[in-house]
Parts: sequence; structure tokens; C-alpha cells
Amino acid sequence: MAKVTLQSIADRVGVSRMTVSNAFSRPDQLSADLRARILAAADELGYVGPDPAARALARGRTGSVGLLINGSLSEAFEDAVSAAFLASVSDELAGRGMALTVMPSSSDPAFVPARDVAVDGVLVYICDPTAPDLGWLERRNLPMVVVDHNLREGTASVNVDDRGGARLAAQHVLDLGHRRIGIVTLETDPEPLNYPARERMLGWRDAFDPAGVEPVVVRTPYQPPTAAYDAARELLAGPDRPTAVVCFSDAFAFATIRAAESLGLQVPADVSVVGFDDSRLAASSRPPLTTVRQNVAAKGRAAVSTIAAVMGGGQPEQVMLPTELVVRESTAPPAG
Amino acid sequence: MAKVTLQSIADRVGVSRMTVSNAFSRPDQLSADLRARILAAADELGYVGPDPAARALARGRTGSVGLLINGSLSEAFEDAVSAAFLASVSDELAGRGMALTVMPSSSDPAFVPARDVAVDGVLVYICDPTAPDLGWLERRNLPMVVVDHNLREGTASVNVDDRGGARLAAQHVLDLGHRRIGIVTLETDPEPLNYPARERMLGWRDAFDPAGVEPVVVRTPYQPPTAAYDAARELLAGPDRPTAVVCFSDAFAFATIRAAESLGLQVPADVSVVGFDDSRLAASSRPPLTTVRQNVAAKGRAAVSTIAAVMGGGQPEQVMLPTELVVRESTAPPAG
DNA sequence: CACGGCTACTGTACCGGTCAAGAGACCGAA
DNA sequence: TTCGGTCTCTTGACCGGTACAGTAGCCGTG
Repeated sequence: MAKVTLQSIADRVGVSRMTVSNAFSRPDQLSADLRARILAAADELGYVGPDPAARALARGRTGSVGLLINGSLSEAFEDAVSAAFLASVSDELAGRGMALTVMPSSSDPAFVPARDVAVDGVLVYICDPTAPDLGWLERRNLPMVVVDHNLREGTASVNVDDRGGARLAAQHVLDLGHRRIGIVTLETDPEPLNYPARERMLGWRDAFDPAGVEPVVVRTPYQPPTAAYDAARELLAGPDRPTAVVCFSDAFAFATIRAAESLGLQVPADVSVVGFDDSRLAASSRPPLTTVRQNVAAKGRAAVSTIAAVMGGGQPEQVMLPTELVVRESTAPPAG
Repeated sequence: MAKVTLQSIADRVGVSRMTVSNAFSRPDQLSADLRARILAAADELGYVGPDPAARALARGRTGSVGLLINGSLSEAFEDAVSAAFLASVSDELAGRGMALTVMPSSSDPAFVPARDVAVDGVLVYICDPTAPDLGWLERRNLPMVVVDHNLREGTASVNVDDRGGARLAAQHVLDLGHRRIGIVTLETDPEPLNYPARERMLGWRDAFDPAGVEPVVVRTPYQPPTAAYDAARELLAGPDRPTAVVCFSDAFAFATIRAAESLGLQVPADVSVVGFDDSRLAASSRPPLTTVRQNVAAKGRAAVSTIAAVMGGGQPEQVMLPTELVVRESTAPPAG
């Protein structure tokens, strides 16, 4: 059978193509009676609805928002915190009648999603600010919102108060009386990539420096999953081991706790551990984890409403969401 | 500035629009010299590349594959097993030069992703087979592959051997000598929705029925997260409590273990627990979990290669991936 | 009865590319 | 010289819609 288009339906019913288009896309533009006849004819011919690609071209928008992720997609999906963010984003977009298109950063010059995929706007997440994909997005003049990064003035962004949260965590262990303190944070290579890692480090220092505390810093990549455990073990196995460790994430904190236990140390009796994120497992872990809460779902919602605003022609806002210290049972005053 | 199109570049260089198109999309169709001049002019004019929406219309394909998920997107992203599947799918698609578009099943009749989003093919995942979205996909005649479901003959699908795996799990506890056995499985409401739940139940029965064992079955929804814990507690708190529990998933198994411990029961000394999936946490949990392994990454890869084959005009295949029993330390012979 | 304003529908010009067929130039071989 | 073949580039149709500016008929009003 030949392809069914607006024109075939128009011919069948004896109206103009435009009227058929209106029957589907602007019901108030024609009489209910005619509309019913058109829809009936369309159904009869097996017409599904206006072709999305054609509509996208004619309207100038596609109805879907891109999510630019650079680095491993697996990492993004499998990390609990970023998965929760993605979930929130997709839920929120769905509620606004938009689909989400995942745009991996490409190595193949023949297909660069950031350049070649049709979207109305882009959320930029976990992104190396030097990635060429960002350049494509900008050249395309696509509305964009950067999440967990602060690319530059004038670009909309959604962040959480990483620095403030980290400061609270550091202050908490200081307040408990700790002075020998370790930090397990993310290794970023090359250095300036990870904005939260930078900000959190600044936050920790904001508290430690005035107290005259010089923390021992170990850095570890995300992968492999044992890397953080090994790093923490090394930190805790040395002489003069820290009595408290503040970590870049809850995942690192859990690794640190396991490392401590493997060395026969009790948490928090022998060593206090603080996480970051307040992921779902933090409350139910043993011991329940003291951590810095960020509301990842709110971050997703803010990202969507910000991109919607930018797509709607609004001024690019810079949103900053609060963080909050959640004290549970993985921290205590130092022994002795 | 006016919008830059192929035509403006063509005018500038003094060639036909088609030649400019070729410069971008089929470099072998023109001389290297002219191509360089065209690209230079394009660059000068700030042209980014052929407009994706226009190209999609003209070519008849968009370069992105849809993923139809019905039910909560959050659930899909936050569940470790389905997140791993999504990760594998998106990685694999990226490797083949395609983007992934998440298509939530819509309640808003004005925007139904399954009908209104431009994609070249669709993976159907976690889907209620009665969802109207499926009807839209079929009417659109989109290539599709159903994952973790067996919709009907003639539709391509990717499944794991749920039934065989469940049978192995059940046989394992039988072989250990257990006869009072519980099952913690998924509540599907309405009933026939969840294909893996049905298949696994069949697999358990395949082993229990011939042995004359009548398991005690409790059913629990995914949400809230405490539901499985409560259900397992109820199962284990009753008189004649089971000495072994086989579970629908690792997540349910962990909940069951926690429930057992909350009742003062040791795993596996007092009660053996078997999971399903072999998710990442299974090996490192305490005790390490006996479970049925499915290779979720392979499932993602198979889904992508199958949809690619169908999009390429191939016959719809029905793929079935193997499962395998992984015996760890959460199972032991019954006490006494 | 002329006029303005509504409703319902139509005509035409795009949107920005790709495809398939063709035309001219150049080349080596018969 | 002629012919077929290759390399380049061009021509014209088409992909399947939407935007916008009409137009025709109808109704109420001064």
C-alpha cells in the first residue's frame, strides 16, 4: 500500500490538506463534524498521525531534549546518584510532554550526536568542559543548561552547594574533636575536569584551613570499583592514621568503611567516616552514614524547568540548590 | 543573521546546493579541492552541518532508537538491574552511531511518545503488553524488539532463560535437603503483566512439583522499598517457617536476608536464601548471595544487535540468553 | 442595506535537506 | 576517430508536514 499522508486523507474526504492537518493538530480550527469525518477516514486508511520527522522540520522543534553525557554511559547509569538524576529528569520531561534523548559524546567523526541529533535543547551532564561536543552545541545555538558545572557566565546552570556542604562535613568532624583527618576524593585526570570534586575540596579546606588542620588527601578514580577501597585502605593502614575520613561520595564512604573493617577498625569508634550525596543506601547501611544531603530529584526537576525556560526564550538562570549535613552513626568523637 | 543553509553556502561558493550536500555527506562525490573550499565557506558562514530534522525527513531515518518503558521511569533507572541494561543498550547504540531516545508511556493524549517521537526503531522494555503505546508502535510499523517479554510469534524478542534459571535455583535448595520452602516474588497487578515473574514461577514449580514440595508464596510490589522486607518478615515470622527462600530478584533476596536477621535468624544456618540476577552487590554482600546469573550487559547488546537487524530488514529473531546458578554462601543444608 | 466581525476552510510558500537521473569533461583503448 | 567509462557536478522532484494570509459565507447592527 502507498504511504498515507495528509494529502491522501484530504483527497478521500474532499477537503484541503491543511484542513486535515488542523484536524490533528488544531481541533478548534474546524467544525466538530468535519473533524470526525476526517479522523474516520484517516483511521480507515491506516493513518497513525502526522509524521514526527516532517512535523519537526516544519515546526522547527522536535519535542525532545538531549542529555549530553561524556565519559562512560555505563558509569552514568550504574552510579546510583546519577541514575537518580536521570530518572528525575526523564520523569519531569515526560510530565511536560517531552522525550529524552541520550547523546553520548562521540569518538566517531562521522556521527557526533551533539551535532547530528535533532533536539530542542540540551542538558549537559558529567561533562568535561573541554569536550568538542560542547563546541558543537554552541555552534548550533541550542538552548543548553549545564548541570553540576559552572561553565561560564551567561550559560544557564544547575548546581548544588557542593562547597557549602563539604564545609559542613569538615566542620562536623572538627567539632567532634578530630584533628588527624583524611580525605578520599575523586581523581580527576586531567585535573580541572570535575567541578564538584573541585568545589568540595574547596569546602573542606574552608573548614580545615582556619582550624590549622592539614588533611591527608588520597585520590581515586571511579573505576575499577575496588579503587576506592584500595585507596582508603592505604590511607588507614599508614602510621598516624586519621581518626576521621571525609569522602567525595557515599560510595567512597562505603568503600572506606569496608576498608576500615578489613583492617580491624570499628566505625565510628576507631574512625569516623562522612559521605556525600545521601544516596538511598546511606540511611540503611551499617552503620548508618553521616553524609551531606543533596536532593538529586530536585536537581533533575530544576534542570528540566531551567532548560524549559531557556527554550522558551527566558534569561539563562544559574540555579544553586542547598545541601545539608545529615548526622547519623558513622561519626563520633575520636577515641581516647 | 539569516539562517545558514546549504543554499547560502552554494551561492557563496558558486556551486549547486547538491554539491554542498555532498561535501558534508558524501565526500567521495566531489574533488578534494572543491570540498575544502566548500567547508571553508561553510565554516566562515557559521554553518554547523546539515540540519538533523531536515535530514531525518529527507533520508527517512533519524539515527536514533527509542526505548519504550512503561511504568515509572524512576523505577527503571534506579533499579540496579534495569539500569545496567540501559547502560549496556546506550553504550552499544553509541558504538553503532545511534542515539537513544527514552519514550515514556504517556497518559496525556496530546503527546504520546510512541506515536509522536521520531525514531527508527524501538526497544520495548518492562512493558505491560496491554499498553496502548504498543498499539501505536505497531500502527507506525516501526521495527521493534521486545525485551524480557514474549509478545507473540513474529515479533523479535530478547529474553533470558528465566524459567530454566529458576528451576536451577529451586533444584539447588532441594538438593541441599530443604523441604519447607518459601518464595518471595513480584506481585503483578493485574496478573499477567510481568513475564519474568511468570516464567520464574514456572521454573520453580518445574523443580518443586515433582519433588512434592508445596512452597509458600508471598508476593510483593517493587514499591515502596520496604514492601519486600515486610513480606519476607511475614513469611519468616509464621509458624513452620521455611528453611529456604527463593526470591524473584537479588533485591528481594537482600530484603529477605535483612528480614531474617531482624528476626534473629542466621543466613544460611537458619534459613537459606537464593536471589536472581547476580547483580553487582550479590558477590560482595554478607553473606555472599547464591543467585541465578543473567548477563544483563549481554542482554543489552543482544537487544541492540537484534533491533539493528530488524531495522536492516532482517527476519525478526527470538533470542534467548542462558542463565546459570551461582552458588555462594547464602545457602546451606537445613539445620538439624 | 452596507458594514464589521466571526467561523470555517483553502492556497501558497516554505522547512532544509536527499535521491536518482543526467550532462559535460576528460581519459585510455579499439 | 570514436566509443565507453569514470569523475564531477547539476537538475528537478520529493520527504510530509506547518505557518500565515487570505476568502467565502453568515450573522447582527446602525
